[in-house]
Amino acid sequence: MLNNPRKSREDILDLAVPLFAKSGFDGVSIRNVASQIELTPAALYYHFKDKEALYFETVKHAFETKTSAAKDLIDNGDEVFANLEKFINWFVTTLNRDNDFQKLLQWVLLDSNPKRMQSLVKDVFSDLFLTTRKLAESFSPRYDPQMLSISIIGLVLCHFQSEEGRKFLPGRKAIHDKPQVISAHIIKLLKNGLAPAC
Amino acid sequence: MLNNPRKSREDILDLAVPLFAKSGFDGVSIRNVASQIELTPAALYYHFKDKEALYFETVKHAFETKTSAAKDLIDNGDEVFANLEKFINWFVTTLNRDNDFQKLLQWVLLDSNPKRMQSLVKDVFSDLFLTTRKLAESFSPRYDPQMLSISIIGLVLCHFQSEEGRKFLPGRKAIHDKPQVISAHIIKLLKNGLAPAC
DNA sequence: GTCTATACCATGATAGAC
DNA sequence: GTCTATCATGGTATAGAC
Repeated sequence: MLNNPRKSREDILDLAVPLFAKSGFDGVSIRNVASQIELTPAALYYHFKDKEALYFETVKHAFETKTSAAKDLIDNGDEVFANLEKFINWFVTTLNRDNDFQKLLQWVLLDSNPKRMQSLVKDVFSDLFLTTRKLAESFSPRYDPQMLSISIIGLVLCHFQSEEGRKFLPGRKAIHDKPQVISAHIIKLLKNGLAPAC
Repeated sequence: MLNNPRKSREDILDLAVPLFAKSGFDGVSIRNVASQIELTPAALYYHFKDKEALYFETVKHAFETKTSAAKDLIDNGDEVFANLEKFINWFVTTLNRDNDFQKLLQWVLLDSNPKRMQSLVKDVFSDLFLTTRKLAESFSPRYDPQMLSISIIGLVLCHFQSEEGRKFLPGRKAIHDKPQVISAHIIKLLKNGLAPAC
């Protein structure tokens, strides 16, 4: 292993993101990360206290740039369905562009360590949730804002969460992976539901 | 470790299910499983070729009893919304009763090993998907059946997937975890959407 | 800030006795 | 069918030289 040009914390995190996104906390070793970065494990421990800290910072880093953009999206002056469409389009586009972001979100929600999940949810997921909740409140009291937030996030997320698995199911078509198609499907379903127009 | 009464394959799988459900393939060791079953690792290897085989059989076992019940649920003679309600109620009830089932489904979809994911999706998930697809076809051509299936499954799943994480978010209420409430919310949303009734 | 070297423990898996 | 014993490998983490 050679004496590499010094890596910044950010360089390390950038390279750790896809690893943890693919295999989660337990599926990635310090040695894996170190070799990806072209550093030794010992050098990694100079930058991060332990594996938990590295993982936490990695997830936080991957979320940081994303969810801040969503905040400014919902405009209280706008019509409610305009806000809904803006949000769905933004969320679908974001998940489509950055597969790691979507994967890490799943790992957070599946985390087998409750303490780790708690800090990640609070630190990393609550921004996105609160933005969705603000949107969902437009449909109160007809819908419970909390439940509607979960439904909206889940409805978007599932199309990406299932992307790899769907490849092995019958009836697959390429258009099901296209962000514009996914976006349109979700907006139509959320707006009108399944009942025939009256 | 004592000479225990002989365990059958099924006894082992029953006890392995909650372990893999909590921590996934990488988060569970052969020793973890062995000690839970009160056997030695060597005894486990008598029953299963390797860890992959144990995991595969465990997930398959957890799904077996569940998804077969769904098949008989959708009655072509029935009105479409009656079938939809029956399905949602069944799925919500099933996920609520058996948390392991829901967790394992998530692990399958997040699996970092494509070959393992493929066999699990084909062998274990396709039944549930095809049942949902049959239901979704009632709403064709207004909705693409493939995409609608994913949306329906995702809409139900997300309320359970987020159950632990939601505890750490503001606005939490106990009713959001109740199966009847979740069921009613989803059915209402799927039927009517967010647009005001006309 | 990165290296070499290493401590120490957990892992998947097997051989062979009973 | 289960045990004890063992192996090779890989895991997290640290000490100390440069």
